[in-house]
Amino acid sequence: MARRSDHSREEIRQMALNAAETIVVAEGYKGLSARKVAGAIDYTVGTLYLVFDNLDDLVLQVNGRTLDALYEWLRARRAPDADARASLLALADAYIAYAETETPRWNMLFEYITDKGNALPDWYQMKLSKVFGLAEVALKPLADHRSEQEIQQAARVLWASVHGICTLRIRHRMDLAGGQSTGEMAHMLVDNFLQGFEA
Amino acid sequence: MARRSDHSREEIRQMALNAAETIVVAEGYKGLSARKVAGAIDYTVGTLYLVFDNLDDLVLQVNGRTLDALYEWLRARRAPDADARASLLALADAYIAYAETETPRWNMLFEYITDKGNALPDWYQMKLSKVFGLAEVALKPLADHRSEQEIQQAARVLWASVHGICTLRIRHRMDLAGGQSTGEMAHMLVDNFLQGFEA
DNA sequence: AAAATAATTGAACGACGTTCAGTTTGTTGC
DNA sequence: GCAACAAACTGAACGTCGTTCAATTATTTT
Repeated sequence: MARRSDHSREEIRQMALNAAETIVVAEGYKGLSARKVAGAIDYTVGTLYLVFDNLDDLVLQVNGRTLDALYEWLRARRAPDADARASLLALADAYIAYAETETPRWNMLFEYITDKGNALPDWYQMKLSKVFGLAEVALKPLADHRSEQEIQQAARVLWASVHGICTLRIRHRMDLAGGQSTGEMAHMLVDNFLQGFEA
Repeated sequence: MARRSDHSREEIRQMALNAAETIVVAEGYKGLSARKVAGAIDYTVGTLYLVFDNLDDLVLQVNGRTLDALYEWLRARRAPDADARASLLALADAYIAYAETETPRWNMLFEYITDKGNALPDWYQMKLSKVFGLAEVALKPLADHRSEQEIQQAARVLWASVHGICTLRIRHRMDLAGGQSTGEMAHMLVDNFLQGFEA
């Protein structure tokens, strides 16, 4: 049954992305396959390749959605009216909570590795920047005497650091040091970093 | 030609690990396959499964070697006689240099993800602890008034943070904020954190 | 109604991880 | 020296994978 036109190209795209998300949540990154996605939306593999360049492209699109979801999750949980310290701690906690709640989706954000030297597309970088931006906004009140650039740098350093703690913990590369939870480690980081940054 | 006894089981194991490393360096994690490893050591796939449980097991063994190599790399480059700050900066720089020099091997350390909830084996955790230990030793002179546990926690937080910066940069998840290099970001982190930690 | 066009299929390709019946070799007991 | 046994090793087989593309079918256009 060719040209069913039951669904537009864009509809198929969205259906495929939904199906892919469901599969990743249920079976993890490795459980994802073109045939499974196609089957889940009642199309064949061939059709998938009309809509996506390849599986990596599909994964990248799912990741794009995940970044959007992450941004909304963080925005809903930040404490914009608190002081910088509390605000950044809220962000860190929210990030960790997202990673722990949506582990398969969050994992996929970093399991997808570009070929050596090939950067991610611009639209993807912008989504990333949007997430980083939340930390910049939170950090600003603490240091409005500093340059825009310094704040951006510090925000990214902080963000990457929280991410590092989070990723090593979730992937079992760092056992609980003295019973300290992931959140407590992140707090230790933010507290000490800010104390230095304020000085 | 069965039971060639040209090589002992352990020899085959080492040959396979060597071959796997070569393949990973040349073609990356995704380029690794059982057939390629077997071919490279002039055995067949079947033999590989006498020596390793499965490909994940082989990858884990390679990662174990990588952790050993990383430890030696860091040990050779640390500045044990410098003050804590300089010592930790040297470690951070060395870690970043390793990741940038041995990117495929280093990447594989984190691309291998255990099934949900399954921790890594004890021998692997010990190798990880050994690496973390370098940071603990470097940090100790700065805070010998603090408890052993506090130092361990702080060292791990610092390490994970440097790792986070490193991984986001190498995987293109964080563009150069205002032209700041990976090393400069790590320095910013260490400097500010230590200032807070000392206080 | 025929021709042109677009959408969709599904078989095909080579490669993958993993298994295991079968073959070959070394070792042991006579 | 020879049979019997055990260990080492093979390679074909299974099901799955990403990806391609000639063939088929449905819609539009003429």
